[in-house]
Amino acid sequence: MVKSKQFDKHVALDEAMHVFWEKGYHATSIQDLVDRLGVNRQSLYDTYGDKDRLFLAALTRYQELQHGPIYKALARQAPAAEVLRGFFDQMVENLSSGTCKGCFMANTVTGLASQDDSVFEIGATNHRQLEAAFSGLLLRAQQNGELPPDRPLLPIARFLVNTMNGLGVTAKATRDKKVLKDIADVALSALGF
Amino acid sequence: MVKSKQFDKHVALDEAMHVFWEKGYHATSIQDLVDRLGVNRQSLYDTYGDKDRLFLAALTRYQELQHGPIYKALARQAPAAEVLRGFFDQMVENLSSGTCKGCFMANTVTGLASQDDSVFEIGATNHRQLEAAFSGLLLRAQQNGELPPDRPLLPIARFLVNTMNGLGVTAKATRDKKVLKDIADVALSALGF
DNA sequence: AAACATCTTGACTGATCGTTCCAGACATGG
DNA sequence: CCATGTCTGGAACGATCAGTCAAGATGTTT
Repeated sequence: MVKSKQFDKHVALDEAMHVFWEKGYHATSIQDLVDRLGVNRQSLYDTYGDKDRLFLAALTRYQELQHGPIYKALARQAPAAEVLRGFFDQMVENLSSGTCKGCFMANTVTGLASQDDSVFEIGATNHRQLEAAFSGLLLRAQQNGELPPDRPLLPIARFLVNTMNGLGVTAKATRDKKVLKDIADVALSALGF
Repeated sequence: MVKSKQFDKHVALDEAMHVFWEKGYHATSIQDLVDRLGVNRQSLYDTYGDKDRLFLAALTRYQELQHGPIYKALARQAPAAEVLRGFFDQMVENLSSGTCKGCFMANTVTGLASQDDSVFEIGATNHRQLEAAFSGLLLRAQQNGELPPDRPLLPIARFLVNTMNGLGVTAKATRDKKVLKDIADVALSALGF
């Protein structure tokens, strides 16, 4: 081996993710990425391929980065009400802090899913994973007697994913954190949590 | 007056709205609009100004087109449960039919609200209008004894708007109408409707 | 020090972008 | 028929786009 890479490709991918997250696919130019990543134009192409591949890598990276903490938060051994409250509090906090970039996945799916099959697939997979994570939590709650034993769980899980999706949109149409808190509170209270 | 316009500027604006709706602002070129509207390039500029102004006009038009039917549907003199069920059924139907364009407002807000103040304002106004429409319905329900008299209504209205927003995203990440129906059903059932 | 593979630099391609200009076609009012 | 103003088609503008190419700089290995 001679002359190793002068930049960390994982760090640079994380930065690319943030650029795409802020501006979206079409509004982000290669030059934007060169400037923000501090990585040479040619090195970008050498390392990640073309713009499409880099974008999909960034979106996949986002999905991976989110999945861990989400899964972990929802797998906590605690009453479901407490787990869900903590989870949505955290999400509201994230969406309200700093310049609101919203949810990269929601931003991307709304803009590109109907025109790009790869994006649709990533979005669909993400949806299924979230569904599964919530379903797991709900099943434990049901086994602990926190939910009626005959209550179908999948629709509730879907509803919770949808509430997350909604928050990503709502956060972009208001700067009032109280709005987001109200939403999370009503969603959970109505379910009995 | 000599030689009146050869195209109806309102009809053309509606068509422009659909193009922007499908592809989004950045992915829509002036040439796309010229092709789809059948309106001459120069006439486009003469009639609507530049791309930004045309886009904002299209988004505003969408908001106007939506507002009437939504307000009307929510103002129906019928039990709130029935009104809300009908309303969300209709929305699920719209989101599932044909190539899913989702909600133009949600698509736009997620993509552009943090970078364009005009878009943010339109999105914020839309949010407030929906909040108000739901609040009106809930107030009538409360007066009719369908809701406890001490129950705060604004958070519920916000929750319902958020559920709408979420459906716009979720519809883009799945092709299974059942998912959307589950969500609407849980949202309303949990509220007691 | 020489050989080697990678990184960096900057110029370059062809395509497309939004926008403007212009000249001719056209329809109406006198 | 002629004048008036609008619509139309196409060419052209400068800017920017994604992506490529070749040459030189750099650091590691032998």
